[in-house]
Amino acid sequence: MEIRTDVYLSDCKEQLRLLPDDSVDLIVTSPPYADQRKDTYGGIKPDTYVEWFLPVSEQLLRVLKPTGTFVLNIKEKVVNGERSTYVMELIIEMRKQGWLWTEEFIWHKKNCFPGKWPNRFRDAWERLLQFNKTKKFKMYQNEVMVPMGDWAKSRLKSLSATDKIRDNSRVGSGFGKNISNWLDREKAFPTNVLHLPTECSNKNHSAAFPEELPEWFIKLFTKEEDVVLDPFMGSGTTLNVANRMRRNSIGIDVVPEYYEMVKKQINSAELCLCESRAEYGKKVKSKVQRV
Amino acid sequence: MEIRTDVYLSDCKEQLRLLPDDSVDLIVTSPPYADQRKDTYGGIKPDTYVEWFLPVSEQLLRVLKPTGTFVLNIKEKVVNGERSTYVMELIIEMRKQGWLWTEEFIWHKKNCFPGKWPNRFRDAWERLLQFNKTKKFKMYQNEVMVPMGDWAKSRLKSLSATDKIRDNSRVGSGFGKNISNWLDREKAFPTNVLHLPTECSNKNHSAAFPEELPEWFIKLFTKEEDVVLDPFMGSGTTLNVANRMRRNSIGIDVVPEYYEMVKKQINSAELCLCESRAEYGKKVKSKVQRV
DNA sequence: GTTCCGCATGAATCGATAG
DNA sequence: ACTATCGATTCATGCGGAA
Repeated sequence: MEIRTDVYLSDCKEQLRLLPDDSVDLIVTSPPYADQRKDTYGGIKPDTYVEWFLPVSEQLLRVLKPTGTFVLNIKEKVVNGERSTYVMELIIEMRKQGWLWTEEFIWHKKNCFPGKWPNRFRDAWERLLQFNKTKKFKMYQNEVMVPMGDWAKSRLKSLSATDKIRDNSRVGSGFGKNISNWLDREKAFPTNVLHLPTECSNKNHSAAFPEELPEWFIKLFTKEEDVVLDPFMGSGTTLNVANRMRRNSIGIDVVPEYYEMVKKQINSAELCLCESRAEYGKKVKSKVQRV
Repeated sequence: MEIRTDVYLSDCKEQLRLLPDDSVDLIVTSPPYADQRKDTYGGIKPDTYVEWFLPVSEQLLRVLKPTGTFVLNIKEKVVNGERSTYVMELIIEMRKQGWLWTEEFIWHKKNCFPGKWPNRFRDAWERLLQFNKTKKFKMYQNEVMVPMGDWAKSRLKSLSATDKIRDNSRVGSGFGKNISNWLDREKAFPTNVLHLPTECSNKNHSAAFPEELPEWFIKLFTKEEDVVLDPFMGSGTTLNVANRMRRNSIGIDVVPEYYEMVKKQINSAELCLCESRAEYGKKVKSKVQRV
């Protein structure tokens, strides 16, 4: 079956209205952060950020399949020496819209921006908020397993009986029971902390996230021929990865330069469609690191 | 000057009223999480957590010095497949009380316990919310510097031309400024992500945090003979560390067993007061790791 | 072909200065 | 007084050229 990549030059709030209900398996996006990227997106003020975003999330809720997932990459900026609360407010308001706030992943940025200030350290992390429409969303956990480091093996082997009992009681029912199962495993499930460097090289986009980020979530929440949507596609990282991984994708951006750039990439990618399906795995090698 | 450690068996909401205004330099605490540890604290329900905590934070705001800092270790639990929003709501309500939400540190729990659920991965991080009373709080950044990454070795052999240019770009100020800043530097400032293992030693407290956690914040926000407060002291980790680091400390807990345990530890520590001040550094060695 | 090494740059933030 | 602009600060990464 052929894999489609649809790209639109439009305000996503409007363009999304044209998509049918319950038609998208995964939304991965990184909207412009408040007051950032003024030159391209006009810079949304922190105090109007929530009202700016809610009409978009309302449409996203409509187009997402009941089994689908929405991953929102965002981080609040510092205003007047304080972290802004618009992300907190956004989570609360999106729940009122009907979203379920399932989880918050952490993107630990090892090579965060340098700088020194008297009252704070460098900001080395961003939020990856997972929202769902229902509790019965699809999750393919086996697709993102990571090699178990030696430290983990040794730690697990050295667990004492009392360790097991205490940790079991700490967390509740049936948590410590499965420990012995883990001792033989070569691979482990990851945690909700992702270690990835930011993309520094020139993508003609100041805020492109590393390919490993959408890749990880695409593996985790979709299978081949599913539909991936990025309503703020920017330089098109999400779409490119989705395309390589044989997922259909839809991208929207209001900036003509990004639209043209992504168009060009997609066209050249389609010329290479002779590549066998099995090949993509070699190119999309995971760099998510275990620490 | 003698270092004091005051321990109270009491509900902290009441006991805090007896402390004078503007008398504490640092508050580090990990309150009972919502609906967990029912046996010991009676289990606060997630939907009443905010109203339960606000009277406490109101008193904390009163007793904290204007230059002081409040570090709150907290993580929302999963209720009905969703992350609860009480931490979000708490941040918003505490700001209404007059707190400044300065920063959110991430405690990345390196060796978090294995486990498997169908719809989520292991939770490997917790929030460390930094609140302040004013923007002019004290922060001793040099106390928590970490070794630089390996890249520095090669980089510092020869400074690049652009580095010199960028350093010299300031108009009219001293020629060459501080190239030596780089040459002498073996340490870098940390970020707002802390990599610490979870506590494994046998504390009789169900949610003891590792000593490195309060230690890091005590180094960062206080100096010797300052006052550290933990209104939910539990097994007394914060107090023990403060004591060793020659900070005065105040601990409160409503559970008699914890009170007795901490009392005993403090007494035996005081018997060792003959130890020279210079010695404590050897015992309180940092384990905060660089990744 | 590897490995090594130099180099630009990035969703930043603060404080001072200017309008 | 309140907002807008600007300079200074700083570290890990990936790329490309060189050995």
